[in-house]
Amino acid sequence: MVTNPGRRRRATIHDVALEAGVSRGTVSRVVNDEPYVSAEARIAIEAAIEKVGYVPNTAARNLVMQRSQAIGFIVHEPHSLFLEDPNIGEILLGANAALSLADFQMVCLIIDSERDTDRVARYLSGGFVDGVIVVSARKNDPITRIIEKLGLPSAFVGHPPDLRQLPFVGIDNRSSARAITDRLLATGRTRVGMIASALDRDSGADRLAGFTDALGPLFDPALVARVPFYAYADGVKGMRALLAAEPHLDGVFAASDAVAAGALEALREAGRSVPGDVGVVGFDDSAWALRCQPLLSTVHQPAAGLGERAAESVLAQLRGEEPELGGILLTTPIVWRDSA
Amino acid sequence: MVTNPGRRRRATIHDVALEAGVSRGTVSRVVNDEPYVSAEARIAIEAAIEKVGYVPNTAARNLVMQRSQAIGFIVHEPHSLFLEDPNIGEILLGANAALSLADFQMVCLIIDSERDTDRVARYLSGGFVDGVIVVSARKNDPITRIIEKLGLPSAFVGHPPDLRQLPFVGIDNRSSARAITDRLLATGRTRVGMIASALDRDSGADRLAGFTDALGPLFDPALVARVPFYAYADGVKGMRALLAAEPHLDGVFAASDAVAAGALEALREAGRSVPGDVGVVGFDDSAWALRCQPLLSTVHQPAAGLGERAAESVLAQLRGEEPELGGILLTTPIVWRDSA
DNA sequence: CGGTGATCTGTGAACGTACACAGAGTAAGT
DNA sequence: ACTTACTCTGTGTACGTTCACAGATCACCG
Repeated sequence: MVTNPGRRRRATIHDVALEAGVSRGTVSRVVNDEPYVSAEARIAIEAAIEKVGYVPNTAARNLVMQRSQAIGFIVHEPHSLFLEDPNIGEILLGANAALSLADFQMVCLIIDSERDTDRVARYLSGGFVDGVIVVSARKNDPITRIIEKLGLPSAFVGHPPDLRQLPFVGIDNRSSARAITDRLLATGRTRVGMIASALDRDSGADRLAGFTDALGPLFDPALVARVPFYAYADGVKGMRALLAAEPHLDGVFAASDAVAAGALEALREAGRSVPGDVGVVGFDDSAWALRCQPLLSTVHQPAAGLGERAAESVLAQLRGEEPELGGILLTTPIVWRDSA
Repeated sequence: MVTNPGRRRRATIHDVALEAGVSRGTVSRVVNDEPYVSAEARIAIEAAIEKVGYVPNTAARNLVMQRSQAIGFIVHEPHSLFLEDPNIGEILLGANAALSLADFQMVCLIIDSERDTDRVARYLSGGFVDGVIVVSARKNDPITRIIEKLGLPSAFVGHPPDLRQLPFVGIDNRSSARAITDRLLATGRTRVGMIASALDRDSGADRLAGFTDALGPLFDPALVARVPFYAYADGVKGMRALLAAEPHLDGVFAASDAVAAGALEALREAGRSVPGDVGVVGFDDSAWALRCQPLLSTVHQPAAGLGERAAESVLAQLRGEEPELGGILLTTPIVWRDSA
């Protein structure tokens, strides 16, 4: 094997000590920002670090510190993942940003099959990560059980899994729905309806509750169309039902952007102009919002923020802090565009 | 600090040796599948491993082996990333799958600013990764230079960066464009145009070249609308221009699915039916394709495959194999749906 | 029967770091 | 002058693994 000039030996703490004329211990103290180092020694060491190009060896540090300096990022079902929920990519990015700021490494763990579940379970038990961020956990998830058993610092993003008391971060669907409905009402609309989706899930039910809150005494149950899913087709159907129930409707809150897109289609079909005749607002600020004609006013899901906060929560637990009970709810800015 | 029962000390190679009544060395040989160990000892050790729940300590192994067992996954510009190019998520997933199969860990490195560039450069020089996969490298990218200087095993996915001779994996835009255009012509269309995007990039220029190839003598420069980006809005504009230039157009090849979606909007606006009056095909097979009405016929980008192959290329280089010159081009199946 | 090779095993280094401890020096209070 | 406290520094050890080396045992052959 020829000596590769580009791959010369990395500088160690020893080289720095030699260069600065001090001992390993003192260098270690400077590197880890500990007290009890003379100003003189400190600057000499910092110069030496710069000169020899010293970067601490993670493996050696992890070995002696008994931790991995890594956080697992667990997601389920890669296939439907980026279609169903384009937010996951942003959650990942947000978490990664917070983690690398704290000098932690993110490790993506994808669960796609039974075999993957076992692999990840072993991985977690093996101490390869100091904590985990879990996205879209299922009910009765074996991974959740393992995390609980190991007492691994963790944060769940999205809907809290099962009933267990584990830290999670999400958004306040109810106040967000209330806020955008308020905003819609402020444009002078008087007959406002809602296309309510997924009422069997927290998110769906809460969005309807927020809508009800905002309307107060004006709330009319006849102006709520109930549809099963957050999808485009549901929006078309819901909007048709709403128009049939109340032809003079002048505002609609759709439970998601996809639903709103469907609603726009139905409105166009019925010859209504948007936002002239009817104001439409959605929820998610997904790619749909920008695809609609006119551009959709909606509630922004702070996906990157969710990842960031989840990471921070795990980091805080690692520092020994108690996780916040009941989870963390993020605020959701309203994005006002052209559809209302 | 109270002793946490869930966090008991991990079993080491020593515990296994004790349990099996042999020495560390022999256990190490079994774990690493090396020869020169008696069948008797092997089964005793395997039983002991199972019993004490031994998992090798990566940090210790990495320390002595002088490598990190990690591969960097470098991407630029997170913001526009998941909007402009939904494939990146799948590339990531594909690479991760191949890497974890080989027991390598993927480390996501996001470059979003000048500061990030420095951080990543330091990270690479620090020996934290044994190789890198780079997505969407820019021209004259400082990261590319550092990778070259360090002689770090690497694979670029997508467009080959600059002129340098570095291993890359991508798709053959030209033949793919040619293939789908051929297919469109085979449906009996006689006046076929193209909305050509991003002609300053290889991908854009190659797709136009492929279109020209397919048309041969039928090619009419007047039937090419040139737009700056691969986006929806560009599709709307391009289609309007095309219709103005040739009202009797009966086929369109859009340079991306987003552009095709925009084109569909403009066609609907002009009262043309799809695929009745005009056949439309796109490129990418992204989420857009399934959102369109009618469902879009398009060229499938094997995104996961790109990530997988890039990972395999890096792994092969780590094994000492020479990287393939000129890069690897993946085949791109055509997905025939309803829009043509 | 001695030599040679193959097979198997145990042991003593490393790898690069953090941490505990000991010790030296200084300053202030008794 | 003697404690006491505080600041600063160097050294030895441990973390869990791999690797090189040295033995041990055995079979085979001249």
